[in-house]
Amino acid sequence: MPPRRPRPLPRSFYRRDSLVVGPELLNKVLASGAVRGRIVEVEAYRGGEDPASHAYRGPTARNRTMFGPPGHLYVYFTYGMHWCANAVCMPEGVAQAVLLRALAPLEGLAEMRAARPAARSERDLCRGPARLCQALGIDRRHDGADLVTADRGVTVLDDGTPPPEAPAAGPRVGINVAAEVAWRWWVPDDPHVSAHRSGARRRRPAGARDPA
DNA sequence: ACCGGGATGTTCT
DNA sequence: GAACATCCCGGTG
Repeated sequence: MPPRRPRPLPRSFYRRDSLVVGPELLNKVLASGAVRGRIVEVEAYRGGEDPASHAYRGPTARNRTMFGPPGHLYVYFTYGMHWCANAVCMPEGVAQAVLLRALAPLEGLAEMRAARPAARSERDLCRGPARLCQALGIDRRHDGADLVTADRGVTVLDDGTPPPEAPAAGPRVGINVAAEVAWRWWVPDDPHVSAHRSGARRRRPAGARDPA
C-alpha cells in the first residue's frame, strides 16, 4: 500500500550528481508500460573523472546519450548479446549516469517470465542489469528515451516509498579500474540484489596456451 | 552454494 | 586483436 499514487520523478531529480541520484533511486519503481519492478541495486558512473565510465574518453556514437540532458535512458549493448540501462544525470554536457542493476518484480510477472525463459525463479527475473532489461523489453529502441515524459513507455515512478535510511554500499561489479570506490548501492538484505562475483574474472585470450 | 568456461558482436587500440 | 558496466549452463561440494 503505497502512500500515494505513483508519478514520474521530475527532471530536477536527475539534474544532480550521480553519487546523490544513485542511492536516491533505491526503492523507486522502474516501469515499462505495465511491467514494473522496484529498484533495489544501482551503480554510479561519472564521465570524465571515472576511468570505468563509457564517457571517460569523451563523446562517441555509442555514449552520446550520457552527454545529453538528464532524465533520459542510456542503453548500451555489451558482451555481444546484452542490453543494460542507465538513468542519465547532471545537465547536458556532463556525462554522468546511474546503472540500474536489479529490480524486485512488482507487476507484469507473467510477461517477465515469458521474456526470460531462462529464469528459474521469480528471484532471477530482474537480478542483474541485462536481466532486468530483458524482463522489461528494454533494448536499442530505448536509448535516449525520456523517463520524465515516458515518451517510449519507460519511466521511473515515485510511489512514496522512501530510499533506505542506510543503503548498503560497495565496489562496482564487473569493472577492472576504479575498483576502490564504493559507488554501488543496494537495499540491505533484499534477495533480488545481484550476486557480487568476487575478483575480476579475466578471460584468457582465445589463443593463449596454458603454461606448460 | 560456488566456480569455470563459452557465447556473441560492437568498440576501441 | 583485445576488452567488454554479462548471463547461462554444467560441474563440483
